[in-house]
Amino acid sequence: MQQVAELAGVSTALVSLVMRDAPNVSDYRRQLVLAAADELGYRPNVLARNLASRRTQTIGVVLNDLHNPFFADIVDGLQAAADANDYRLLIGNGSHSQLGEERSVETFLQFRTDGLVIAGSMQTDELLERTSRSAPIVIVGRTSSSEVFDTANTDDEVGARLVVDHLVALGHQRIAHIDGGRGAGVIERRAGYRTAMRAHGLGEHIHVVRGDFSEAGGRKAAHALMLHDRRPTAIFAGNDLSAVGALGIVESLGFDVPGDVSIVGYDNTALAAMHHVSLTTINQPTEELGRAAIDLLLERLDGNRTAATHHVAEPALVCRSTSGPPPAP
Amino acid sequence: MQQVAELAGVSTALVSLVMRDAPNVSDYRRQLVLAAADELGYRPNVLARNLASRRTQTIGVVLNDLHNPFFADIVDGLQAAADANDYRLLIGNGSHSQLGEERSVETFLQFRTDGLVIAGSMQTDELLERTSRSAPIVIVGRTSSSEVFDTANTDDEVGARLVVDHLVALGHQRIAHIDGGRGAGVIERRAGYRTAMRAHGLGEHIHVVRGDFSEAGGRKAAHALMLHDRRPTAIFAGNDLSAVGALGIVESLGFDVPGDVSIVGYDNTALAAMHHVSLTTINQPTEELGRAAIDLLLERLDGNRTAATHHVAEPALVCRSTSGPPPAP
DNA sequence: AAAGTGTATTAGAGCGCTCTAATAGAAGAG
DNA sequence: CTCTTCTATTAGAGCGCTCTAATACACTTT
Repeated sequence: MQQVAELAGVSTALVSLVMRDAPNVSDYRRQLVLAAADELGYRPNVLARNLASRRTQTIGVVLNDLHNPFFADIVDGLQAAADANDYRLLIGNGSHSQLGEERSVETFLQFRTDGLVIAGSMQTDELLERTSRSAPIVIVGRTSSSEVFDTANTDDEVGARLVVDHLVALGHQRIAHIDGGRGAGVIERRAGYRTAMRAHGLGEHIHVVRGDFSEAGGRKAAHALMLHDRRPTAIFAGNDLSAVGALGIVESLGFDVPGDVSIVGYDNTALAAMHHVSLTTINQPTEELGRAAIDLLLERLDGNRTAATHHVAEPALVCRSTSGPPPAP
Repeated sequence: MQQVAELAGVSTALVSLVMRDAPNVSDYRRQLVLAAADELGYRPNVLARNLASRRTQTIGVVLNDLHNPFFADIVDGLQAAADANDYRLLIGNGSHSQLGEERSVETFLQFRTDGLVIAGSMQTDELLERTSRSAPIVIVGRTSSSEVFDTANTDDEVGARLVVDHLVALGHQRIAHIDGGRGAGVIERRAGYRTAMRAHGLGEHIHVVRGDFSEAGGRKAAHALMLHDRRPTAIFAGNDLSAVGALGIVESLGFDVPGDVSIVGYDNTALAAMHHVSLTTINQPTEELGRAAIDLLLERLDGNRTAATHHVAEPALVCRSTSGPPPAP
């Protein structure tokens, strides 16, 4: 920076102003500085800048699982909103585990990103509240009634109810649910499933098996379900990834979908839309969620709000070809 | 840091040593410092640390397309190798575009990550060589004969040849290729396809249509191919994503796969392995590539090497159910 | 002409660490 | 008992920026 200042014949402070696009710099000097910077191949050191200004203009995004296309969709929404507000995004890999998530969060905190978006968090509210003492955070895809941090998610209970209603309307009674283990949104989806089943007088048919929001998990759970003595006529998988896993094993066991079994997913990812898969699923408005998350963060960063806000979006059923009437008895 | 030093009754330098796990610190003082740090909730500021030490212990990873599961696989390999060497990973989103990639790279350079891994780069060698003047970079999934930066990739020409050999062995002659536009590895795969076609005396049947390594691109290209007057009996898509897109449109046009048309992809992602898809494809050893990329970077960082090295892995055919003999004439 | 207003520029004190060189103290060698 | 040689600790000078306060200068306004 000093070299640039010397070459341009100005002070380092002026170079700083030019590099930051500050107002009140004469055009003449600005050109001088830019020319000098170009000649020397000078690039501002963000570390130093951030250290001095105590801001990074960067938002850290922790993704639970890079293999789940749902999170790629979320990033699209976040990226658009961040671009529009002149923030940059850095992504951390949660590695589908709590430890991986913690490590990513810690990295971002140490790098002093201005805020944090955690998509599909597996942490407890308590831990997240602790984190939010260090930097504003927004949790995406997971409900919370925390009065400390913000959230942006769809109403998963409603989403689960939509699935059950749809299957019941088709005539199903034995509807099983593969949950997402310790994943985000699991509790609400499961609760929604249970409530809806009871509301339809199907309490005795409630059947939940454990999954983990992965394809392998869905495969394993569906395998168990299909070998069960009272095999279900419909399976509601906790997300598309596990639904696809379930779909695979169910068909290779010789069953027809939806002839013998209907399968419904959740998230409406590209996976579900694939011609070969054509999965009935629940749509989450990922772009809205991404935009909401960034907005919530910016409100905090601009000091416009301190009370926790919970943005809740509406889920919607997307009917494709993996659901149909149950087989005749 | 000063507060911690005061509370522990030592100098800030000692606090620094403890926080870095430096040797030659007495156990007694170490405990004092750690206790004080804990009590004050002190967390070292990585920005300041990096500014002072001129190292970040962080590697930036730029991914061409978060929606392509191939890159999630690559990250798995990178993450494992980084963990093993006490480096952390930060991911940038290339947004499937050259501009997005450039922006991500710029962010990492400004953050002064120790090195950069660019997976699926869309830049020219010249630009990359320029980048590598600022920090060591490794390009994954794209060949280069650059004498400046390192690469880790599979031999795509061989991979493409494996595909053509396989299809020819099944009896196909009219084998078309959907390429990846400006994506990584496109040139080699296309060249491999051409060379292999000619080697089998099928030069007149060479037919390349443009894709972009996306599902939508594959769909569009395959649609054009199937409406062509001399419709191919086999399609070699540049990657799994476009193969899946091709698969979808081909079947919805009423053709049977592989009865009427065989389709082969590239990358052997989870997508291809899905029961419903069961795509014949070429495997890339992603874990090997990730590990190689990190190793190459570390050699540079440790100053053990300055000459460019190109790690080339072997591709392998994975035969599934989308390829079979051509229809009888 | 004096005072006031606004714009353009700069000096210099941090930001929170690391790292070199210096120093103190303990242990061993002669 | 002095001289080395370690090990443990510390003072203080940066790292490359930003930001506050001060200054210089050109216009207005009274």
